[in-house]
Amino acid sequence: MDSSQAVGEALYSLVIAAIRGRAREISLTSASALSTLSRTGPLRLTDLATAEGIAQPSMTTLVTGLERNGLVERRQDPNDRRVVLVALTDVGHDYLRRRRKTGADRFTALIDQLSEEDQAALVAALPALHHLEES
Amino acid sequence: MDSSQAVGEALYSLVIAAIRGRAREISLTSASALSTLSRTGPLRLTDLATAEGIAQPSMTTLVTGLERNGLVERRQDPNDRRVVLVALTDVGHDYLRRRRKTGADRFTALIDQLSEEDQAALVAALPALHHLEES
DNA sequence: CAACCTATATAGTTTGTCTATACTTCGGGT
DNA sequence: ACCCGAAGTATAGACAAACTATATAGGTTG
Repeated sequence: MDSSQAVGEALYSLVIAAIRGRAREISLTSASALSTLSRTGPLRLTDLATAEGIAQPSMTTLVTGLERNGLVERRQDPNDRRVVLVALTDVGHDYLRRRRKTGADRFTALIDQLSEEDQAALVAALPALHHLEES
Repeated sequence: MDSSQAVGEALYSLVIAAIRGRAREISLTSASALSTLSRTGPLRLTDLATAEGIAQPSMTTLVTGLERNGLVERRQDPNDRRVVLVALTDVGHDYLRRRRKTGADRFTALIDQLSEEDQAALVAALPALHHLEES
């Protein structure tokens, strides 16, 4: 059917619009890397680069920056001394939490201005949104 | 109520997830600028910069690049010779159409895999999503 | 154990953004 | 009619974040 196409376009447009107004405190990739580390726990530098879709040397630079800001730390892998494990620090966890809340709040504020009907429809679609995110 | 908070978080997470897998053929700002021009028609360079949230000199550079790729063209304003009007070319229109379709298709493919129930909920939330995007 | 493979780091380049400033053109006040 | 400040765009130079190519350190295997 064609309605999934319509929803796809609507979500894509929403994403583009949301990105346009984004805060540039740290790069999108940095934020996404922190988020990935939060989900998965410590990762090898190369694996993190792959997960974020950037080249390994780029991730080296990025991690160095995050490390300088105290958001992540480099650890050694006891089994393989070539490896650098990148791990969130407590500061990194806090930062991520705050940033996530700020991002969500922008949407929440917009949602609060919608009609009752629109709000109800979004709430009803919550399970679907969660399923989308997981796939 | 708290459900708008939940929806805000869900949408934010979805946006972050969507960005992670984004294509980098042209910059997000370039894509967004093309999209804006498509919605509004030709714009002054400064107005386009404001719409995209970047500084005017940045937009000058960006437009020069898009012009070199044949996606936009600079026109003169007959009423004010200081002004540069930036307009989509036919090639730009085509490019935008393809790009939009690719982006939306990623969502569409995911949506097609959801349950009937989830799909119906998303379709029901379509007006709400459109309203969100406009605000 | 020598050769090759893997994981990370470094060097140099490109792109997209910024601020500061220059150059044209417009419009208003004298 | 003219000048002067304002408005619109372009240029210059700096910085950040990405890339490719390559170097270095450590592991693996025939």
